[in-house]
Amino acid sequence: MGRWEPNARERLERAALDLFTERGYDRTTVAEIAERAGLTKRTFFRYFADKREVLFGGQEELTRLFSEGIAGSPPGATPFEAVSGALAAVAAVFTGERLALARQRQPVVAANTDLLERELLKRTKLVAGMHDALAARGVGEPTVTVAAELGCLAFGTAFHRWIEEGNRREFGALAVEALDELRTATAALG
Amino acid sequence: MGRWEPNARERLERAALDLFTERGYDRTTVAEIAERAGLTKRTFFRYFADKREVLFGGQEELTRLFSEGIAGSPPGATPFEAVSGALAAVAAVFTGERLALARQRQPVVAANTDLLERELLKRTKLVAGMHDALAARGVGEPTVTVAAELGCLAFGTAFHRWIEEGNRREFGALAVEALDELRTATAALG
DNA sequence: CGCCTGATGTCATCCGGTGTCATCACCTAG
DNA sequence: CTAGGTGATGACACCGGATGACATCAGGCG
Repeated sequence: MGRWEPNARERLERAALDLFTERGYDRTTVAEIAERAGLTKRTFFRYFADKREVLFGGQEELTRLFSEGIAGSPPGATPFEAVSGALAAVAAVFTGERLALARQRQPVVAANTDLLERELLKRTKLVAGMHDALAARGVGEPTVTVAAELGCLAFGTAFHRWIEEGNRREFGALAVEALDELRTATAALG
Repeated sequence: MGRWEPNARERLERAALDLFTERGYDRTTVAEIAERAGLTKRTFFRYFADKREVLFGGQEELTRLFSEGIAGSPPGATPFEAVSGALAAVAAVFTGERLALARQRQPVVAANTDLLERELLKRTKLVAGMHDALAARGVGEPTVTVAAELGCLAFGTAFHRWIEEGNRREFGALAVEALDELRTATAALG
C-alpha cells in the first residue's frame, strides 16, 4: 500500500516534536510541520484529527494494555492486585528506547495549556478503561472508581520518576511501588 | 463605569448557553452569540479568553472556596475532615436557583469533547488547589494527593446526584455522604 | 495497455482568535 | 456649559487551524 516515501505518520510526528522543541508549540504552524516532513498541511490533517494529536500517538494502545492487564488478572485477585498487575504489564512499553522521546515530549506538553488539556482527556479515557475493566470483574461502585483513579495516579507518579531517574529502575517496579504508597496513604486520611 | 446596556458578560453567557442548547456548540459561532447579546465578536473575546470559557464562569470562585474551606478547618482536623468541611462550605453556592442553570449546562458540556477537555482542566486546577491547601496544613505526600483526588471525586458524585435529584437534598449533605462512601471503599481495595 | 484504488496535492472556504485604530458614552475639571 | 480624559465598544484586517471538493499520481491487476 505504500507509495511515495513511507512512514509519513512517523515523519510528521518527528518533525512536529522537533519543531515544538525548537520554537514552541504556539510558534509552530501545521504547514511548517508538514513541510519539514515533505508533505502538505492537508495531508497532516489526514493523519491527525488536529494539531495537538500529533503528540499523542499510542495512547489508545496504552489504554488497551491497561484494560487487558486488568481483565487478564487471576480470578481471585483483589482490585488492588489487578491494578498492580496491569501496571507491571504496561511497563513493557516503557523501554530505554522510549525514554528519550518521553523526555523530549514532556516539557513541550507542560509548557502549553492546550496540550495539557488534551493530556487530561487521554488520562480520563485511561481511567475510564480501567474502570470498565474492573467493573467487568464484578468490582462495584464506588470501589471501582477509587481503584481506577489510584491506578492512574500511580502510573503518573511512576512515569514522572522514570523520566527523572533515567531508566535506572524498571518502570514496572516504580509503578507497583507507587501504587503501594498510595494504598498505604489511604490509611492516613483520618 | 457602566455605559451602554449593562451586564454584557451575563448577556453573553445567557446567549451562548441558549444557542448551544438550541443548535449545539459546534454549530454556533461566536458572532452569533455576540449578535444575540447585542454585541460584536470582538467584544466577546474581551470578556472571554476563548469560545469555551463562556461556559466556565465562577470556576475560580469554586476553587477559592475549596481552598479556603480546607485552610479554615480546625487545626486538629484530619485530612478527611478538612476535605469534608470544605465540601460542606462549598455547598453554599449550589442553591436551588443555580440548579436550572446546571441542568441546562450539563448536557451541552457532555456533548462536546472540546468542552469536556476544558472541564477536565478546571477540575485539575481544583484538585491542585485542594492539594496545596492540604499541604499547607502539613499533610505530606502521597496522602495529600489522595485526599485531594477523593475530595474532587466526591464533589463530582454529589454534583451528579444533585442535578438528578432536583435539589431534594442539600448539596452539602450529598457531598459529605459521597466522600464517606469513598473512604469506606478504600478498605475494599484488597 | 487501460482501469481501478488509495494516498497525496491544490484550491477555496469557514471560523476562532488577535492586533489596531476609530468611536461613543460618561465623567470631571475649569 | 464646554473641553478634554477614560474606558468600553465597533470596524477592519489578518493569521492559522480545520474541512470539503476535486485533481493528480503511483502502483496493482486484468
